[in-house]
Amino acid sequence: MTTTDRPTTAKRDTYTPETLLAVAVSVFNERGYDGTSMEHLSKAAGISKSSIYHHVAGKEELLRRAVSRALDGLFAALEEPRAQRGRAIERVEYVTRRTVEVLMAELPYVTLLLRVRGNTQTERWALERRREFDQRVADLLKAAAADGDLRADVDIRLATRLLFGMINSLVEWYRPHPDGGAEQEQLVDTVVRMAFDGLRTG
Amino acid sequence: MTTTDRPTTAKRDTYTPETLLAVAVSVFNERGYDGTSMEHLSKAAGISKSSIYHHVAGKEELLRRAVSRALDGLFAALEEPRAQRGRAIERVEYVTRRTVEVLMAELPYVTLLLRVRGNTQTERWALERRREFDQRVADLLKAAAADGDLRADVDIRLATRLLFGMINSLVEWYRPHPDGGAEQEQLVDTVVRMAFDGLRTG
DNA sequence: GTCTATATTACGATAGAC
DNA sequence: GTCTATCGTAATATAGAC
Repeated sequence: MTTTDRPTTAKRDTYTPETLLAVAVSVFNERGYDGTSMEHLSKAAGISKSSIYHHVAGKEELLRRAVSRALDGLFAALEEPRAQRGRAIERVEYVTRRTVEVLMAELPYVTLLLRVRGNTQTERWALERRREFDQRVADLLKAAAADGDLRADVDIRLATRLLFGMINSLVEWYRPHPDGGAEQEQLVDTVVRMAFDGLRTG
Repeated sequence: MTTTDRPTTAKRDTYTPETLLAVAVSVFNERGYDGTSMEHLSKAAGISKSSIYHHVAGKEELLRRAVSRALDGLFAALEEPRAQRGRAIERVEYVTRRTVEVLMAELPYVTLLLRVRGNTQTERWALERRREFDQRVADLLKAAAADGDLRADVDIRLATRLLFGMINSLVEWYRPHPDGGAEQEQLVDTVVRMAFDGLRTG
């Protein structure tokens, strides 16, 4: 069950870039990326600073891995079949739902992504990809508006921003419960309902 | 018109804690508080690092002054007469409107407040006062729900969080235009409408 | 009020032993 | 893979001249 009883290579109970990442992201989210030193990470991981450099090239690589994971999840939602065909309003609603689900499933990684400021190259790259994602959703909303399925008195760009503002704010307080699957789905329902009962025609 | 032609004390065109604060907050918001060094502030203000220490005790005092200003504005909204009397749903709507207006009027200060993490004493104090404000609004929503003016299928605590999530997300993209008063009011209208058309009964 | 110079500490990252 | 020791840099803050 653990990593110790593997078939061929008797893997030891040590850090991999993956497991170290989980620790690092947790600290990044608590203290902020810039507010986290390698010393902080070292303490949290229970190994020395220099040992961290054995697994990853440095602090920025940890950030890159984390935001990549978040972005991969979000873009995957856009690529799903149900986000590709059907009426635009239904595609928007589906992408909204899946975005919230990805946010919940990859909470620490998405949290970090949403707090990136742009001081390093990695952060600027992350911001660019985020804008790309937002634009794709904005295009979907635009199509739904063209179909007459969105109320006409709200600017599409503004509606997109408020929609994302509401969704993204979940990272500020949502904490997953063990075996809280039903609870999670109910939360997703509420978010989608709150968003679209204020957006949809009729 | 400028500070040079004052009646008694011929004030020189130099920094005060107030004017220096505006510069500092701007940099804090661009780079993040932890990502901003006194050197950054020095360059942005056009004076040396040590000159900054002549005006303020240090970096943290600038943060304290900034978040205080934001919090003062927000709490003032709760103290206004229209937030004190009348039907709860109307008080909620008024406070929502005023909160958005304060956010716009004090944008850089509120932005900084909303990004505080809790690494220093000042930050923890700010987080505590923010929670206090959120609680006051949540109480208003609770009263409105007791009056039957909010839809019953949404948890009050969740609704409060989503409402603030939407409002607070404005700091991520809203930028005031000179003489854009009408535009601002239209934005406030949209935010309030989007929030309550998804919340209000009927 | 502003400056240069500097004290002191913290940071990211590396060297090299085990 | 992990450690201790350390390098070079950048950080906050102070001293003291003008």
